[in-house]
Amino acid sequence: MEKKSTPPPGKTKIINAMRTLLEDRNFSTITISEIATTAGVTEGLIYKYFKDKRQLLHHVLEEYYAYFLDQIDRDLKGVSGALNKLAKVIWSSIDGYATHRVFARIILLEVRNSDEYFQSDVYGLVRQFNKILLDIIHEGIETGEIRQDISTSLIRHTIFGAIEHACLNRVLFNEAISTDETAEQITHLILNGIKP
Amino acid sequence: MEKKSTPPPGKTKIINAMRTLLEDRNFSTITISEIATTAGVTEGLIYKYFKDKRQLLHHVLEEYYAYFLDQIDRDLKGVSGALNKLAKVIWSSIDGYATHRVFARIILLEVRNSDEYFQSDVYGLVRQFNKILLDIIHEGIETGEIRQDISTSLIRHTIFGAIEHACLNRVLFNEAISTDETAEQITHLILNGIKP
DNA sequence: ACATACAGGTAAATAACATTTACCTGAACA
DNA sequence: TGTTCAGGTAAATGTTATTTACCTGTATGT
Repeated sequence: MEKKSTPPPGKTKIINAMRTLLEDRNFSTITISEIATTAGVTEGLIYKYFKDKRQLLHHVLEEYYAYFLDQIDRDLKGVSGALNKLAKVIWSSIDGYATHRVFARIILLEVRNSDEYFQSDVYGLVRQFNKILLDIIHEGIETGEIRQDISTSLIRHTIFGAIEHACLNRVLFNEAISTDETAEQITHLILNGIKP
Repeated sequence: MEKKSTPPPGKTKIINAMRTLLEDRNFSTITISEIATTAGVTEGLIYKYFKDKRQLLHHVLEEYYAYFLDQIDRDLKGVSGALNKLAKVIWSSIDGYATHRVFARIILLEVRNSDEYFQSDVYGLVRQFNKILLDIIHEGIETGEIRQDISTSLIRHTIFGAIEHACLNRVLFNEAISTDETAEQITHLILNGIKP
């Protein structure tokens, strides 16, 4: 109950400003002064709530990611069988990126090039998601739904890689992609390979 | 013959300094002053040869990428059959990233978050590589080696995504990459899928 | 032989930021 | 009723990137 007492309006405005600016600009070109102006607060206030510009970015990502994880949990409810779960996770991920372009931008392009990210709270959430996928793969191997001769981490890399690369182009070049179709094709490729 | 006349020593030193610094630091934390000191030149000279810090980064990447493309061309010589070529491209890419960690760092983490990159000369080289892969996929579909019901660009995304994601973790966490094993498993997964 | 252009380079000034500091205000509360 | 403290401001200070003005040797055309 203690943590939930609504955050001060200034803080909320700052977070929203950052999100807005990230809609069409990349992190490194956004200045503190712009954030302050957009939020309608002074520059100093930003440093009341965030250690620096990067930590603000991480916070914005954290809000997205918490929501994303909730959706994943929800989407997996009632789904049984490792392959079915895999298909669902693929769909949910693509849907998450497709629905929230700023979220996709941040995680695919803006955070991984700094060391602080890997120490941050939000990276803890990312690890949670990794674990979800890894657990599904292990389950699949145990039930015999997934072959044993490919390393589990490589399977994970391939799944994430496919999803991220497909969504990346969409983020970069503003291409529209159909979540359903993309998810279906990636799932199909991962499950069956490209041989006829 | 005009372009090849050895570049001025200062320029070379600057490029090498940037490369050296990127070995264990990320782009945004490297300062112009550090680059100058490491290179043993003054800060001003950097701006004689490069428009700004980012363009220097792009230039470093360009040198790596030109070499990388040469290797790919060489590696593909004498290989026939779309699937064999695909396997070779996968192996060569992983080898390229594994052998040149700085190259991997730059292309996977440091350039894609800026608009200038996509206008740069080096991005032209990246497109060339994309085309090589796409051509192989098309060839495979024509010869019947590759199924037709998955979009070619999605196949490309999955291949690149798998390679990049697998190498990324190794770049980030300094893990050693077994090129042969990683390449073999990715190839296997892409060709046959994960079903037993 | 001589001005001169110019590549290669330096040093110091300036501009563009991020970050810190000192302070103000009103409401809760002991 | 005086005090504390969250929420906020305005201006100073650091840090870096970038620009500017200049220096020096050497090749080059006349």
